[in-house]
Amino acid sequence: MAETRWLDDHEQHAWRAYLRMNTVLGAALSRQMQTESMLSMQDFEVLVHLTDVDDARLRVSELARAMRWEKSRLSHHLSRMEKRGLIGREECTSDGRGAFIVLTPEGRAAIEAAAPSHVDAVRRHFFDILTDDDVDALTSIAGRVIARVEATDVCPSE
Amino acid sequence: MAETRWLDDHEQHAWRAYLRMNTVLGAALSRQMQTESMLSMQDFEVLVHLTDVDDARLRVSELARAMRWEKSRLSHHLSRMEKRGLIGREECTSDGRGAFIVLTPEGRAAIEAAAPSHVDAVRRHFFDILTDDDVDALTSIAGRVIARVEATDVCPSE
DNA sequence: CGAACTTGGATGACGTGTCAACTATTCCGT
DNA sequence: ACGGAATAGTTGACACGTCATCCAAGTTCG
Repeated sequence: MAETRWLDDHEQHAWRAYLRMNTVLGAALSRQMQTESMLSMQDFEVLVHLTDVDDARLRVSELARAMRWEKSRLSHHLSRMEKRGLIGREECTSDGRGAFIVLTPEGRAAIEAAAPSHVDAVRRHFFDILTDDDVDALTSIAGRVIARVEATDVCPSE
Repeated sequence: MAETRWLDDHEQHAWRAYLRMNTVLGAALSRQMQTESMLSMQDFEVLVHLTDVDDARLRVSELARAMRWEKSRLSHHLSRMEKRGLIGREECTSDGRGAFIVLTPEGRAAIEAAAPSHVDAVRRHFFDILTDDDVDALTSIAGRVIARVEATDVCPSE
């Protein structure tokens, strides 16, 4: 193994800026959603994926695949959301092992209340200060990074 | 409050790509550090900040400010790191409330072992596939986002 | 058919993050 | 000097993630 090639000042600065953007933007959006809508970003994600399908009803495994979450993570999170009445579980008649996750009226009300102010926050903190070129550049960068990471790390099927 | 202006397809795609880059890149780097060096990214961050100062010794509050971590988060994390022998705590003679955090030999060994492969991973997954223009664009974007978020959210002093 | 294997999903243990509360000092104004 | 405010740091409760494990229901194949 050759000598390590450390990051130069320029790279160091870029890398720290990127990391910091992630943390502050993520924190701002989480805080906003939590204080204004009493939902975590994870709750929101689950609800988004449920409302995305016609009958607001999905098998746990399909939800996990769509969200790219580990099944165990999803199972834990669904338990917490069920306890709060945001989603419900129903048996699957065709496969005795399976379970359906259904969006409850409370869950639907929660996401409908949360979505507008979330989008506003994303605009305020992100799109409002980016030019079209910025957006394109970022999309391109992200696409390449994602492809690279997924080519390197073993990623189950998809 | 006016009608919500939702994200159009272009924005939607950009936003999802950005989010996904964060998750996959973060996951890849964490996994790499955990499996190759038995450190979490947070452990690494703490160790980096400790080795950054001359005597590898900092007051908890200074460490918290430098890392921009909540004091409670830092306190919890330091307890776990102390249990593993990566850092130690020492009393502060000049201020009876205070505590110094010191880097142990084990801690130093851990970060020296972890740093090279971490930098390699950052290059492989990030800088190797970015042009100079990409890096500049990203740095610029991140700088603006950070400034905007910090201008909006109340941010303690600094 | 029945044993081995796979799959869907839940669970427990533990590391991590946040918030609120708490303790023990130190500081500061009168 | 003394009483209230600020500061340093810890703790506990709870939400969240990951890993390993487990169980029960399906699948495969002799």
